[in-house]
Amino acid sequence: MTSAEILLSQNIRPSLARVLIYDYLRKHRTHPTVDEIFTALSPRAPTLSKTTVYNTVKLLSSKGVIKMITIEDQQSRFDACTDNHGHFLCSGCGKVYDFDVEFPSAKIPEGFEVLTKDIYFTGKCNKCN
Amino acid sequence: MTSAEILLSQNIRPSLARVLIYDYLRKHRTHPTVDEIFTALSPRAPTLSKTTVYNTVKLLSSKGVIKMITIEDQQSRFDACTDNHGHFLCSGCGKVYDFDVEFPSAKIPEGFEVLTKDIYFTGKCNKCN
DNA sequence: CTTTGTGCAAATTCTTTGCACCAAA
DNA sequence: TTTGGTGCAAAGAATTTGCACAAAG
Repeated sequence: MTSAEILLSQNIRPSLARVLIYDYLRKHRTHPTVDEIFTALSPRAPTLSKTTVYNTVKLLSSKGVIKMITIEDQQSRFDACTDNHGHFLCSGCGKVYDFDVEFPSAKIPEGFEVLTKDIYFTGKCNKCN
Repeated sequence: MTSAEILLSQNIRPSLARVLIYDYLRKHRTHPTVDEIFTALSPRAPTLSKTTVYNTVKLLSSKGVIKMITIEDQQSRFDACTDNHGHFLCSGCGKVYDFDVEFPSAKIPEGFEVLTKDIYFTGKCNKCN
């Protein structure tokens, strides 16, 4: 499926900027920040603004098309892969790695509704260790 | 154990401000933000500054005495309980609840060293549902 | 005395908002 | 021709930094 088709299927109008940003996230599984997305796409799309990147990632994550990663305190990262998997932040190089993990079924109190689940590990990656 | 004793055992000098802040976190398991800690303690400690709260939570979490919670994108929260447990953020009222959960053992690649683990759920609590 | 902690104000960084213009249905 | 998208500049909020003073060993 193309990025435009996926957006359409979620009732998101596939504007040029949205497809560009979503496409970038699908092809670059580096969990980029808004700034990294903006910097990467700027050369190809000189009129793109950081506001549009903010607008777009906010829209896409509210629709569940992408996932916001808050593993760091300073800035948010984004991931086009919404399947359940863990995120590992290396405190040495700052890279965020994916890892496979079985999401535990916790005994949440009666009346609570769980909508999102995240598993975050931090430590040192093989290059920084 | 008193808060001062715990701080001392981790080679942290138990200054008045540090004990006050750590004590507050131990007694209030509400996962407060820096601002909430500062506002709560200000009446009792009129000379306390927000900078000192920032300095202290940074120091204590770097030493592993408290845990930083980055479940929200806007601001960090802090928890004096460092035992493994999950955090649930209600998108309705903004409250962060603790819950029991067995932390899964993920197959992290060779050479990776895991130092911290966090499990974050979001959704609606029983009052907001 | 010498190191460490505190606190004010300013600076920095990330994110949001207001508003005008542009593009698409 | 009306709604929705984009982008600039300004505002806002959380956090950090520089520096001077205070306190503790």
